Amino acid sequence: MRIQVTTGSSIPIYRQVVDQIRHASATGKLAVGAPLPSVRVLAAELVLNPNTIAKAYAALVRDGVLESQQGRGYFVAARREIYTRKERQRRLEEVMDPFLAEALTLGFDGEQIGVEIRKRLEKLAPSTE
Amino acid sequence: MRIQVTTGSSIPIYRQVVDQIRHASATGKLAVGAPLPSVRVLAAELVLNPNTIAKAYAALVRDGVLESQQGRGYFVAARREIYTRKERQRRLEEVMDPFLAEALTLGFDGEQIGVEIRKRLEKLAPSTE
Amino acid sequence: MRIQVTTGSSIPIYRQVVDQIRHASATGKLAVGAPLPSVRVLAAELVLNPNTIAKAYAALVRDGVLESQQGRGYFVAARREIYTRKERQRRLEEVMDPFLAEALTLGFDGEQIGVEIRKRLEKLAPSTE
Amino acid sequence: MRIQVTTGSSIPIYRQVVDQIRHASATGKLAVGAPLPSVRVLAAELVLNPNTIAKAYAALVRDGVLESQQGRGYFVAARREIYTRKERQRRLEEVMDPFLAEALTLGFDGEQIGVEIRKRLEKLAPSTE
DNA sequence: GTGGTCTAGACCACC
DNA sequence: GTGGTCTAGACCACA
Repeated sequence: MRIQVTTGSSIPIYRQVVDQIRHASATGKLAVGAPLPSVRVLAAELVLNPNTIAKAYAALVRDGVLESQQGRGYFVAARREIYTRKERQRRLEEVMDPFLAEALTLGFDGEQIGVEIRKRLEKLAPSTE
Repeated sequence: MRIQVTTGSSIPIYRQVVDQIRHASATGKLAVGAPLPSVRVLAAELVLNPNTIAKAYAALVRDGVLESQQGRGYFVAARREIYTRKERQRRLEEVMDPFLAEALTLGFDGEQIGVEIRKRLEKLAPSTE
Repeated sequence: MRIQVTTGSSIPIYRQVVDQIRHASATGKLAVGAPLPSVRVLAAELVLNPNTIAKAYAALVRDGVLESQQGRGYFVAARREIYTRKERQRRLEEVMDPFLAEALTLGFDGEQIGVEIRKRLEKLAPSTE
Repeated sequence: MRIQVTTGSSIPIYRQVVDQIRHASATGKLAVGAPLPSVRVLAAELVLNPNTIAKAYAALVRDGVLESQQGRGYFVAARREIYTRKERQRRLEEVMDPFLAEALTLGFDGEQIGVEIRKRLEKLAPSTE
């Protein structure tokens, strides 16, 4: 998989990395057990500090998306239910509100937002949906 | 209009204020030309630092949502289309991707995300949708 | 509360901080909503790099023990069920195995380990147990 | 004795080997003077790098669990009390605190922790306890 | 070679 | 003042 970051964005670089890997994992682009580029390699490729990549990978480990194996590397973890229903709802709302505020400000209404989301998901995972 | 802020949230207070005013303006709850509470009054009402309100108002002025009239206060600006269609699309995707990455990782699918968004929007603006 | 770290230990410093705050929170020594020392203050107090404290606090936030409020500081979060039953079991076993291996090597048997744990818990939270 | 390692675990492979041999020695499953499989044989059996086994054996020799006899192999050493009562206690607490912090945060109380430990020990060594 | 921890120091956002 | 991100560079543990 190719990871791309834009340095000027308001979204922190490590979050961009996290989001892309999450996406690839959630949509099956990254299969369970698949190895990820090493911290140093990915850092060199994206011209970033290794610590930034390490932070992104660590965040993915704590959310159960990746597993680390000392001295071997990072791998895609088996998908499992980590959070309770309530906690999942809570976390969804936490990220939904800023998103909706921005979307509404841009002039999209509920209907259009739904359409855009469906389009985006199809584009990213044509085989899955 | 009533503005509400929750201090414990991950969303900065000034952003909460900005988002709610934007939303009210976008949905017509705040008519063009309507006056807003003064910085001091709103700060006192919400028990916040006046600087926080001032910052929110300044951000709204910068984005063309409000206008300030020296010595009189802040007013809802005439709604203008600031962004091109393409730019709006780009901005939407920029905030949509992190949101989708989180939602998918939490185990929600496109269908469920749509449902949750509709629920949330109804809760925020029951009369508008 | 007083936090103490020993620099020579095999347990990483940031983990020592995490463990002590977790403990204090779980046993009620740190009440819900209570503020924690700021990253810089605690770092200065313990003669550590602020990043190390920040890492510890960030770990506690992601596990729902603390909440951060931009520009204000860190606070003890309301206790809530974050993980599913299965995930809790999984995480418990993950930390239990190394502990048991060490305890058995030291010559303690199951009975004695139970006794020691009870003693330790009473010592740390006499009012709760 | 049969040694088993799981490569995906958070516990380093060499530690898994160390822990299992320690445990077998502590519980008498491995009698004093009993020979261990050679580094190469065990490495082949477990499909591991011989360095990993060598490291485990070296750690066990350093801790007095095994003895190496040049050209003959490794043997279970006579059990000696290496640590004073106080030192054992100190070492136990050092590993107990992180374990307890995690368990308490996960919502387990002293009673439940005891139960889980007993369950785990029975699973590991059903005949011994 | 891999990941994990820690330091020092910079710059930004928020209150 | 607070937290959040990023860089540069060091040292250690593991395979």
